[in-house]
Amino acid sequence: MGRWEPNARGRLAEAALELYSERGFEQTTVAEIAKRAGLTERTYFRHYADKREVLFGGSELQDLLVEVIAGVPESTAPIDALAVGLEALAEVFDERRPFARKRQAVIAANPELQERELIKLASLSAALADTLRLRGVPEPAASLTAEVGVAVFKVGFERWIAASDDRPMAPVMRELLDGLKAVTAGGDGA
Amino acid sequence: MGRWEPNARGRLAEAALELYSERGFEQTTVAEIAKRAGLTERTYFRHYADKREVLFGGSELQDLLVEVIAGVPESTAPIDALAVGLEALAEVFDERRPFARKRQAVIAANPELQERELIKLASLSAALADTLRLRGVPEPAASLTAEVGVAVFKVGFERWIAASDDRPMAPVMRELLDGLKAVTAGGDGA
DNA sequence: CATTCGATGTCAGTTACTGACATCGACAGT
DNA sequence: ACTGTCGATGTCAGTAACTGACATCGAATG
Repeated sequence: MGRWEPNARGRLAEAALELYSERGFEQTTVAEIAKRAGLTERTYFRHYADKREVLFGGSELQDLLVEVIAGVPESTAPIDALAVGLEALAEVFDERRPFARKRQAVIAANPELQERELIKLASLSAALADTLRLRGVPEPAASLTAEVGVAVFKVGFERWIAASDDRPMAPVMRELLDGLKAVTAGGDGA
Repeated sequence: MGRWEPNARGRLAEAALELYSERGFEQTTVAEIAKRAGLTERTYFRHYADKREVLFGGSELQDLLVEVIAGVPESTAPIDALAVGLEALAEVFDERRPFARKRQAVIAANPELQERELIKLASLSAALADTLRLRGVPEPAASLTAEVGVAVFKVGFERWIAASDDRPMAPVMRELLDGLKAVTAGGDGA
């Protein structure tokens, strides 16, 4: 144990989400976040590279997706491996729906935060493509599957968050994958 | 005519691309860009909202894509309308390949610029989805087609820029669309 | 008990970005 | 020609994100 309260990083993340929710991202200063977490501004920047990163700290989703897809038999078609991966993500999100809603409301209200979210998704796509290539999927199928997977995730996540009922994420993703197959087959996606 | 040199906005864009290329984005200050354009920092911020936006000023691509897709007969399947749109974009890019390479080199070297590029592509996707919906394409097909279209464009653009030969963009896009169809049909995308 | 070490604090500095106000020259109306 | 309006620019002061250099503290270690 150190001489300080433990989990400074987590305290900063919690303080930031609260303040961003209460006043909005722009109306919050890093100094205020740090103060609420019992720290100084300088210490904030030792834990997070910038004012936005505090909402995007973990890499658990990317790790999970990569792990699950890497575990699927190589004989599985890329699109089916993707489906399994999305299924696994869906479970995790279902467990944290209120948190996801709160966080997404903050992000939706600010373009700078949306930019950061998009680059995180791009990084997810790159990791996914790497994993697929390691499984023997050739280019450009690996990149295409990865990009399309993230595209489906984006649309599905939006719908899952916006749903007034609390429908779980997995069936949403499954339906979208079916819709995608219909669209690329030249149908109207109905 | 005003009392100043014309096209201040264009001069700023040109000066910025030069400086970002020579020294890198971070090592360039807005004051330097303004000075090279014969203006002041304050005036820079009247033309561009921030230091990054100067590389992303136009909306010509989005306008072109929307216009072309809006002009395709409604009986055309969404995926085919998309193909026509990508074809039109390809022509424009082929005409500006050296500029596109220079600009993309700058963007590739800096994550902040990549973030901005990604949100511009997201805006493109949203506009595309709107256009498809206006043409009677239902949800979620409209959103999926739009997201997938941008995904294909991203992969294709990368390959087009990176190609050592100067292969035009249109066939690259066509091959990727075929690869996508194969992947979503459950194949290995070969 | 002295030393090392990691996490934090303090402080000064740069730069992106903004608001308020001044200036200049073109143009329109008289 | 006179004058007032207007749009683009300049000037200046201020805030806040972010960084580098250095100090401090207490815990673990030998």
